[in-house]
Amino acid sequence: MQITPKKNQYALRAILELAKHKGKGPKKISEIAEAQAIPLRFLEVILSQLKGSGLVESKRGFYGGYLLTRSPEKISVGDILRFMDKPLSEDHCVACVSKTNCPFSGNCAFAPMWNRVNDAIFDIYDHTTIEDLLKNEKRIKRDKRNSG
Amino acid sequence: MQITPKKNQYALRAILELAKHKGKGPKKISEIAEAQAIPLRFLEVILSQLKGSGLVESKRGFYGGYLLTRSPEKISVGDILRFMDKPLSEDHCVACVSKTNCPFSGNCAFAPMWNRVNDAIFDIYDHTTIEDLLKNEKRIKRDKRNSG
DNA sequence: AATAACTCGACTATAATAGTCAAGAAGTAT
DNA sequence: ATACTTCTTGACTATTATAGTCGAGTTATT
Repeated sequence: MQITPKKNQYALRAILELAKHKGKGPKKISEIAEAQAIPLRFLEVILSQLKGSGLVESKRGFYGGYLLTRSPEKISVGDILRFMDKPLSEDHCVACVSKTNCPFSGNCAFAPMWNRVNDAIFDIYDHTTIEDLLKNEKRIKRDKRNSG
Repeated sequence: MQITPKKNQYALRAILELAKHKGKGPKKISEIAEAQAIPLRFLEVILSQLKGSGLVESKRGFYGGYLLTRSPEKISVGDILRFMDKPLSEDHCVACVSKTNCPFSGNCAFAPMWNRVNDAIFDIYDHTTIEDLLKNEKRIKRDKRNSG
């Protein structure tokens, strides 16, 4: 079972890539796509969607591309994933998505557990910043150099 | 986004239903299906699969049906969900399922987060027993009686 | 023997996700 | 100006995972 769809993972990776590039102006979709192994056309869709979150902005033309609007330590994984999952209607069961159709709506023995799970997941997402992920990456590279 | 597939939720509900029936002999698939709003034919598949876990056993014939093999406080949600997700190969990335295909295998900045999320989820699953869920259900019914 | 259950494996349907495409608009360079 | 490079938009298609179905068979009870 996948924890989160591929699209969301691509969104995270794209933003991580922009974070690496912070301060060097816009970064082209094509470069992000290559660096993070994301299908170009699909990434266009995703970044375009991400603009709606206000986390990124775009610039057209020759030196165009995408940029972050805030610094990496002010963007959490939760910010990104919450936005990506937005289109789903509010007021739905965490587990089964549908609230109206659920035959156990309002008296579901599982609801407290699903809610605790959901909270636990987002607690981690909300406390993980893009800056944290950048540090992970640096640490991994350092470890590689020192061992291999 | 669904936390766990519907099939898994049905498995949990089926076992919850068997737990309610504990001590009264086998319970028919058709009764479980009705009580928990699960499509009959699909439930047949699920229960048949669950036999492989050793958590339930079946009896055929007129007074046949399914029974639990242990008492509800000795069955955790984790036991059930871990079994249901079994067929997936070991040694795979928690987030993207594929290990071999992942271009970031071994140097993924996200891996620690995905692992923490996965651990957090299963920590909850492993500490929630069927008995706990039965108590939830009783509490809900009691609350309903007292208020409505 | 009749009937009510589970059993098994293959089959189909549906929906969600993943991914693609083409034509256009905006900015940069020469 | 104009050619070129980039993002923009929205509709389209493909693929896969999940959900669900079916029929013929076996076992046990009455």
